[in-house]
Amino acid sequence: MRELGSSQPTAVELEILRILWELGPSPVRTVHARLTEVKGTNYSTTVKMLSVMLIKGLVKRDEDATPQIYRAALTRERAAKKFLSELIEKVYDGSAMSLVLQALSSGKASQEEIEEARKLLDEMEDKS
Amino acid sequence: MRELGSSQPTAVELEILRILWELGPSPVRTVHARLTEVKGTNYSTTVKMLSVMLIKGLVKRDEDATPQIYRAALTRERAAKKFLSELIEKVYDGSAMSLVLQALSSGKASQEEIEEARKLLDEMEDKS
DNA sequence: TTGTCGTAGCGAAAGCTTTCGCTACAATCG
DNA sequence: CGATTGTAGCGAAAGCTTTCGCTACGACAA
Repeated sequence: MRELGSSQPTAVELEILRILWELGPSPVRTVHARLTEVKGTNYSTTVKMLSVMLIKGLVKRDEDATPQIYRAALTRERAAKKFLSELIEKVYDGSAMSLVLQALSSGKASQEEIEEARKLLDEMEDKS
Repeated sequence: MRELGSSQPTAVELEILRILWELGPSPVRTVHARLTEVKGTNYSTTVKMLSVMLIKGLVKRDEDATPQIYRAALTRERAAKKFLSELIEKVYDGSAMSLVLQALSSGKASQEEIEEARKLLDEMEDKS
């Protein structure tokens, strides 16, 4: 038995979650429209994926509405945090900062983002 | 046909990569010893996983040595970068900085690490 | 009412990952 | 030299994910 909420979304599941994060709670038809743009899969497939994800606890739905409305069970932020912890744990052996350094050195960032990061660093320094 | 080098490691594959990163190039027996500590799987399984990973290009091996020596095809750093790009792409919708902010706000960091990050920010600012 | 359309669900096929049993061969020991 | 031990490989089973065909049902128009 899988522990509740512990199941990592697979690739397709993640795509569906992204769609739900972007669009907000939506009926299958809408999710499918997005999904099929990229994947070209059948409507049935989308229904099935959502029902599997419902069982896994990755999405919830409003049964009363017609058509039924699905929404992500996790916010994007929570999911991101989870993935990040896992990434840090599994690949960076628990050192969050080495990931940060790598992200900073590899990515582009706007002036405002840099400022924001700097403030955060200041705050962290104050606390320690 | 899968594009060369594009296959993301699965959970078990990642565990094996971690072992190789930690121990350096190693014979199957050694990898297996570590793997079985956690997973309790058969020696054959480890051999098979490594041979699958060899085909996928996730590991390489020295055929001449007896026993054959396996090593990760990617450094931990490269793999980490790849995972990170994917995380940023798939979950943070391409905004590296929002990931950084989250990592910074959730984790602990040493004084030196904070300094290092600050320097990086300065450099980025200079370039833009 | 009856036919059509959108929605929902089930079961099974297809495909990938993970596992192991069985076989074979090389090296080492007595 | 056997006999035993360690190493490598193959094929197939087991298990999970992803896909779809077929069915059913409610809503709505003719």
